[in-house]
Amino acid sequence: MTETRDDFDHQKDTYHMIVKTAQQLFMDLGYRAVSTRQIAEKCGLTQPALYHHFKNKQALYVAVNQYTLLQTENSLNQILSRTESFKERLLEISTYMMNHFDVDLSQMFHDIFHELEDHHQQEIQKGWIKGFLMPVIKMIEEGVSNREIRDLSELGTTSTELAYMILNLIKSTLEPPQKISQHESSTENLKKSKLIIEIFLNGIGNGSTR
Amino acid sequence: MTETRDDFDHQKDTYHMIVKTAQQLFMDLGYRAVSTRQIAEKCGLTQPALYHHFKNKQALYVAVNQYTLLQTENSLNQILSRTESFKERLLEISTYMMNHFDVDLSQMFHDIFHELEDHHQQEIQKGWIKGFLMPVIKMIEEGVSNREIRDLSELGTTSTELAYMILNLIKSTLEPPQKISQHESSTENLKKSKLIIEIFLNGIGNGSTR
DNA sequence: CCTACCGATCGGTAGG
DNA sequence: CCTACCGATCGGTAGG
Repeated sequence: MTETRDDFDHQKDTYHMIVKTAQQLFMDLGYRAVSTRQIAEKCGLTQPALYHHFKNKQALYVAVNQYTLLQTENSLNQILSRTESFKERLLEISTYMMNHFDVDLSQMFHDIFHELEDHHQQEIQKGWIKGFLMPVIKMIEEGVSNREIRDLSELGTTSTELAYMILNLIKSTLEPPQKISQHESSTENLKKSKLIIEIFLNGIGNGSTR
Repeated sequence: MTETRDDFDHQKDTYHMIVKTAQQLFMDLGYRAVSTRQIAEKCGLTQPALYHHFKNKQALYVAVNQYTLLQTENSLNQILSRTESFKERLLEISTYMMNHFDVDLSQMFHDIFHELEDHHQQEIQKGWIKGFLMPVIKMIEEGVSNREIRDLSELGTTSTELAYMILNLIKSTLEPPQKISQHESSTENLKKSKLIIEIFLNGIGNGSTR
């Protein structure tokens, strides 16, 4: 009976390994650029073995997304429960995002809307709103009630729209070509996060029009 | 002799048609997702005919990029010569970018760095800096000397870094899912541009820390 | 989880 | 600019 147990655990491990391997490849190179053979080889498997764990390539991509979304949701909610002020929270969220999503969150979204069937799209979009967007929206709304940030109707915007803007700024696609020292990127990310926050809170204008 | 002339013009037309068709397809779907057969069919040609005008798929992609870069550089420089204040210029650049690059500037950059050979990458990157980035950098630096925006060293940043930030914010990858009325998008873009400028100049903070 | 294999599609070439 | 065609690679299946 222990053998059945071991088999079960081993299958779970393989499943998890495939998801993590595919996550890295898909996020680096994009859905189409990654072949099922490439994923299998990195896992030490043959390509048809993948189809024992996943119905097809799309199903694997969906699993990768769900895994990523769950990871992020937990981390962001932890940050929100741990820190208090809008400024501190934004700093932690910003550095978290920069450290965990190297370059290409945008690649992920392009793939979702171009490679997946409708019902998968909607499912993932719901997960994305829950995992990424809602924590940021919540943070903004609490910032408003704390009087840390301006009244949004006065700005002519909503917490949702602002959340998208913040996520976009944090997850910049276009980066200055400086990637020389890859190891200092953690301190670089902190510095960049602080700049983003400063601009988001106070702007770059010299204040004479305000 | 008129026949030679006609042939020449016709070839030029075909070349241009291929570039414009490929531009649309590549920017919508990405480099890998677009097949040479797809491009040819939209042009009313057979696939091997493309190889009369371009050495291979990569060369066509490079031509598409050069065409796009030239278009943009001309438009941005025209805006800079026509308007005066930082605020006005930023508004016009923002709306121009939003109106001309529907969704996927980020897709383009991903493809450039993942699908092209090194020497093509460098060539396009140079063109991109010249066409997109330099106009924005110039605008920022004139904004500083006009005292319209804060001293950059006080902010701990540079005009280049700020230019990247502005372009990222304008060319947001993540958008609220609202694309219901596609025809009002022009006024929507103007509204969104104004919001971006307001936040970029004055921030969302309530000003008590300033 | 493997070997063996499939139909489809891809970028690209030959030759006219 | 066409027809005809190539080798490579893809996602996926059969059968064990």
